[in-house]
Amino acid sequence: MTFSIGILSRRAGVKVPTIRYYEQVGLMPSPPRTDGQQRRYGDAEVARLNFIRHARELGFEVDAIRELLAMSAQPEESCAEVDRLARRHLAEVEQRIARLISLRTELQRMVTECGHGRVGECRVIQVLADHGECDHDHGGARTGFAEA
Amino acid sequence: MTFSIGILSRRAGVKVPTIRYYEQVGLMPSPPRTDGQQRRYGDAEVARLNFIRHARELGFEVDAIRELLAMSAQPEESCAEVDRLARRHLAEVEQRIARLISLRTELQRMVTECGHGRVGECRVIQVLADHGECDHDHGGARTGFAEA
DNA sequence: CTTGATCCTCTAGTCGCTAGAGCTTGTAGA
DNA sequence: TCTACAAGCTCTAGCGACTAGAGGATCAAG
Repeated sequence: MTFSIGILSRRAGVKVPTIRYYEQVGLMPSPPRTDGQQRRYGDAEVARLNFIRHARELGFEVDAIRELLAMSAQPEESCAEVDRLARRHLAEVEQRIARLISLRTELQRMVTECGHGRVGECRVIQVLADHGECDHDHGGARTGFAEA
Repeated sequence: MTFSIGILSRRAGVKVPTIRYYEQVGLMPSPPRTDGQQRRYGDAEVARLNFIRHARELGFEVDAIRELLAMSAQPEESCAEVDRLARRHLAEVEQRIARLISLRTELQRMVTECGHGRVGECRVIQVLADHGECDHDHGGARTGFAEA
């Protein structure tokens, strides 16, 4: 009926310390404890954790997931807010893609122009040292690098 | 002939605290100081900082930039290493692009399928709650989110 | 000589975890 | 029932690349 954090971890595919972290930041509830202070979970928590994992895999931030969870608990409400959140995230993803594609173009140019000689004549080094040659925008904004 | 960190900041387009951070992590040298402990720089530092900024804008990590700087100080060496670094970085960028494009596809599907009704029938929430419907890989690896 | 912009160091915060120390608890087998 | 020991617990610190702020010193112009 109830199970430990390790079992929950296996059922939802989320590491144990991550679950405790989610509890700390308010994504997961503080579950009941045994007399020895060990956490005990039920099936509802498996579902909730799966939801969180899916959202993280899609790149939603923790703050957004908190909102999504709150909204999904109100099934009678309009889903306009949910939609807005998802669209905003989609727009961010698209921006990152655009940024990365422009980086890729530049990197490709650099490596194809490299004559494989000495560092002194290396195109890669030259471009980095004297970026005036290609001063289109990509200066200052987000690069699109990251993680998860 | 020599100038302050603020001037260097403006000439290279890098914020003052960031320059101090670069010094701390060994990308920039510890420059000579005035009697009052203020840093004094010359033109060589402007060039070096520009190199660093360009490399960061292209998404190179600080460790990679350290190597690139060391190599660019050896103009007689072969640029094979430089080339290798740039190609590796390009490959990473391409991986991130691929990952983000698959996320985009999924997000697009979610938002276009949303009927704009109640949360209870919202496609976005359904997909997050029951990811079994689309269980192709994107589970566990890097998401491609980031920064800079 | 005064003003105030700029400089200094140091600490802590960002995000989403992850790693480790050092200790306690639960459970399965003998 | 006892004993291992896997798994749990809390707490702190670290990742990367900065950014923000406190609290005070210094420099250059007028």
